[in-house]
Amino acid sequence: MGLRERKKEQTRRAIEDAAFRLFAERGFQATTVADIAEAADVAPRTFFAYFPSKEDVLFADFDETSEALAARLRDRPTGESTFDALRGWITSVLPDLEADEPREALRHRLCSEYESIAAHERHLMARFETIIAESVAVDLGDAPSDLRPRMIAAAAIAALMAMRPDDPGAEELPAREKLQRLDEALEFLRGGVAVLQGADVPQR
Amino acid sequence: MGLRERKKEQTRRAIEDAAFRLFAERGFQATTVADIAEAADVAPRTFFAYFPSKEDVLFADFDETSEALAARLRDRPTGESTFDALRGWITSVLPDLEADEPREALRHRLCSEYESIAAHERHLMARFETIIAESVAVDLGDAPSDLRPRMIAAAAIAALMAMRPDDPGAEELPAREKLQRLDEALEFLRGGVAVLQGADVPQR
DNA sequence: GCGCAAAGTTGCAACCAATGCAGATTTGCG
DNA sequence: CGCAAATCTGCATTGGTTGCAACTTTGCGC
Repeated sequence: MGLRERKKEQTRRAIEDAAFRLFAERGFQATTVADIAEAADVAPRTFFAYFPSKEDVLFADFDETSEALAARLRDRPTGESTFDALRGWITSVLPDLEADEPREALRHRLCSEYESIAAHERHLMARFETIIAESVAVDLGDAPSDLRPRMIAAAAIAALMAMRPDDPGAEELPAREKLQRLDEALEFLRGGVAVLQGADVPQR
Repeated sequence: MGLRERKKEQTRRAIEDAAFRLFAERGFQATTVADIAEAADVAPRTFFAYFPSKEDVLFADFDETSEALAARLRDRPTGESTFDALRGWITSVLPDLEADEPREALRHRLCSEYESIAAHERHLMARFETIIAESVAVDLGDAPSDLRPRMIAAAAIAALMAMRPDDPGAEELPAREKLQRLDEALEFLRGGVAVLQGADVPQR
């Protein structure tokens, strides 16, 4: 990786770190893009060369995360269901989440404080939902736009969001308990799917 | 209702109508709040006395709709499940949706054109989700923050969103077909619930 | 009707996010 | 070293959003 790319990564980090620090100190509204730029030692205009909006800096890692999830679901071994793959991916990603907990917590706090941030997060979650729905559709032999995969994906996302730290109902759960809750959730999904397949409900 | 309130309602309508007309004609970005205000014959500043943001004018009816849903679920006769009540509410609300179809379609089009609008809609849908989750929690004897009601509510919302006109997979469906799809969705939810209750999964 | 208080409207000024543009700077590479 | 491409920056502009203070209209008691 050349100097150019290293520097770029470095600048991105500087902006991200400055933003999270200032958001934590003063809140989201009270921090201007100019403040972030100054703290990161770049021109205000440069901020927008890295992040399309002030909100996006909070969710900078979503792109690669969703890409990773999509890859994991796409390349799963034959015979492994979407739910199995999902479980595998989540367990492999949990340590990262724990390591990044302060940011995770800040994100969550800001989501409950500012509607625009919560809306943004929901929007990004919708992309996850689509990815899962597509994979479930393959399992079930449905079209991705059919009802079944979309409902199942929506429920899976709800389970995912419930696993975040600070979630009501999961405040102080250690990782072990979280996994147990995840397994409950997947059991629910498998049950729903079984019922639907047994019932032979016409689709489309 | 006094003159004051009548005038206020009239102004709100004028702003709303002007906004929808201009959005349809020129698109969302290309329409400024000043344009809307001028078309509605009020001062630009007045727009914000009625709607907190330019996006909110698109979803002005969500507040009363969600209140209506909450009331319907809260006041359902004993013995009627959340799913039954939900079905009743949707069938009672479908005619209004059909009548309002141009606006519904425009909303949907703008949601796919502008991320900020899609995010906003998702955020509002989250409120619906909470309402449904609370009602389901009562049915199941769970806490509203438990996993089961939230997953079920999320799936229900996904089904709801799939019933909108212009949705991929439901483009040209007449009302009769829509109801059939709704019943499929509810069947899925009942199936999932049955499995979970039979399995006696420990919650919390 | 009169007049007062509350509610609603308006214009003004200001802040800030976001974008286009053009010039300066830096880097990669021959 | 020197050129082309990629980055960074300052500047100007647009437009959403808000606080404030003045002004107008309405509801209501007398």
